[in-house]
Amino acid sequence: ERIKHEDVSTDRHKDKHKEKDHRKEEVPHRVKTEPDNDHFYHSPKSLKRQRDNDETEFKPKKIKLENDRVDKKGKKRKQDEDIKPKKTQKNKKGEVADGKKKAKKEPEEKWKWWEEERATDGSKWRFLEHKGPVMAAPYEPLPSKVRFFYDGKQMKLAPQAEEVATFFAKMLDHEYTTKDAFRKNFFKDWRKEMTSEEKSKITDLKKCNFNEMGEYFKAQSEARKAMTKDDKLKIKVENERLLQEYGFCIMDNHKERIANFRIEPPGLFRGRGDHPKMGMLKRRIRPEDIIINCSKDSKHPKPPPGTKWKELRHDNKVTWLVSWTESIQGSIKYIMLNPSSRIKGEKDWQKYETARNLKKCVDRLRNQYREDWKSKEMRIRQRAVALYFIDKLALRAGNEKEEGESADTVGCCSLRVEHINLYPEKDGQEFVVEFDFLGKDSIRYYNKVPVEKRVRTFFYTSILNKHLQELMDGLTAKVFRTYNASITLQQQLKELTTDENLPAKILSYNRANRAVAILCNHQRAPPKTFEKSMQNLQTKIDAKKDQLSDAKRDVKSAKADLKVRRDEKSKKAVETKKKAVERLEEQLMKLEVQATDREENKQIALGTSKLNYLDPRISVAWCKKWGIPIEKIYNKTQREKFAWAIDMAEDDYEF
DNA sequence: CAGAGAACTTAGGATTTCACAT
DNA sequence: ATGTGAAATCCTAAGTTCTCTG
Repeated sequence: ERIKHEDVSTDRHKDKHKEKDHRKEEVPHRVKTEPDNDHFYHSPKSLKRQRDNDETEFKPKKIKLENDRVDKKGKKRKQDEDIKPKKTQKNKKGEVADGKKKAKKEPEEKWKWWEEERATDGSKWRFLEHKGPVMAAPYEPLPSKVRFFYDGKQMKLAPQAEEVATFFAKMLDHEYTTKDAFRKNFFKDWRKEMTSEEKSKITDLKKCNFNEMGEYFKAQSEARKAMTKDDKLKIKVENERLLQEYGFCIMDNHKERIANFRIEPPGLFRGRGDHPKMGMLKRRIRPEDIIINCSKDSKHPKPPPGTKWKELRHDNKVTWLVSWTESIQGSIKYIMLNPSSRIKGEKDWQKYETARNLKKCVDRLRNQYREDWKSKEMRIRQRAVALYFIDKLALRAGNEKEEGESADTVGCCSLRVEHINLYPEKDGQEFVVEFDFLGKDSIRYYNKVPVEKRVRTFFYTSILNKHLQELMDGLTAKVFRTYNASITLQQQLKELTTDENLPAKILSYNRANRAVAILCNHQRAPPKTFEKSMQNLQTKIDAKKDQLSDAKRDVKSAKADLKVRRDEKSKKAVETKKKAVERLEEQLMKLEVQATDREENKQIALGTSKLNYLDPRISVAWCKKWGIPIEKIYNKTQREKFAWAIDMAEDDYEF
């Protein structure tokens, strides 16, 4: 049962926890009049994040900021300039027309698209040319020495069925292949690929022996690893050639990198979590399945000889170059541009500007939803509670999903009774809500959080988003995640960064990043090698400590020497030894910081928030402020993605 | 004007590459 | 040179939001 009507959950729950007097208390019962800022956000796991920057401080600050802006106007204020009125900007530049087929060969050193006007008519591009996708390599039948057995007897499979069998064989030592659903789905789809003869013989998966196939592929991958340098180089060169040929497109006079220019190869579907479709055959995509999107006046990509595209389209209202319909869910897959591209970058920039707009009105919204808790209309109350959790806990919206089509996961608006427990009192706190559910990618969300009211209800995302849109232009549920993530990073950096050495600062940054990852529940499986790598690090640390104490002893004896001899040489020796101690101390410190960082990061994934939720300008400003090379924070790919931010943010950037 | 389908962002794990120690 | 572990990159699934259509 879904929690969409207030009564259900609470009533049951109340019985369980036999409270009586709160019972009638149907609407918000504020624990505090003031929002409890100390733990306004409530991260899953234990990390606590203080908010120094609460409302009381916030308002004056805002005013000050306003003044700052005025003062700086004219000097430099690029960074505060927002993208916003996309609609109001006019193309005054008289842009060079599109049709220029031959855009410059080289992506003329670092194009600063963020300094250009943006289209105002909803079109995504004016000119688009590309070479189409790279098709998956055709199936190569197994050498005849590799046999398949059915019910103990060798059996030669026709290529169609054989190919699908190899998909299974390649996964033999994965636990997937032991799962019922996986086997059932696989077998069903496999049989569809069989000749009628094969179909009549092969009726039981348990009687299939794929071992020789499995061994063969293992041997192959061993062989690949053992290839000579030369052969490896050849492959590398070939990949590079493919990248050069297919990995770029020309969009509006600029050569841009394509994200995924290869068609997904066929294989067995591996969903995440308990996916009802695991094991199904993801079929091979043929040119006849593929829709190409490009400019009418561009050089159109050619389908492989003897084939045709499904369709050639010229739609500049969309950003994709290639699409096809995938065979598992029937959803559409796309080939699109790299994050470093203008088209992605602009959108990303805009996302953060929307989040900054939210910052301006978040107080109002928070007050409003607190008010709405008291509404006599159930829907309003539901909406307000949903929004409260989305804001406070950075939950995802939680759209409807069709049952049985995918793993059973939920978000804020699709939570069901079984996902929460309500405690009128727990550990000395009133109104504690315990969340325990599987979210996106079947990652568990577990959190216990004291709330300001008795909670009961949830809501539909479409209605919620409609409401949000009325509150602020461009506001949707996910903007809260972006906003809370970014503002948290900014606050945490302010709070944690100390004037210490570089490694300590980096640790502070990672800790701030970690606070966000915890808020957003970005988890990872601890690396398989985690324990070992911690041990290795510890060994290094111990070794370093030994070296250090040796070095210190050396200093002592050198000093003693100096006392006796009192000559220049001894003096020098003392200095040298002291230097050595310092060096070792620094190395030791680095190692220890590294160990701390790694330990704290055991099950936390920083990448997702860094890439998708944190306004990069905050990080850039922080680097500038503390004299930290940006390379310490962003690797090459990340620097490409965030080139706009790196170029425009100054050290005083305020999210 | 709701619901379905299309478009686009976000996500963790697998695979590959790289840097460094031996 | 080679092996090893960490970092980078790839892969594509799984979300959210937007848009179109009956």
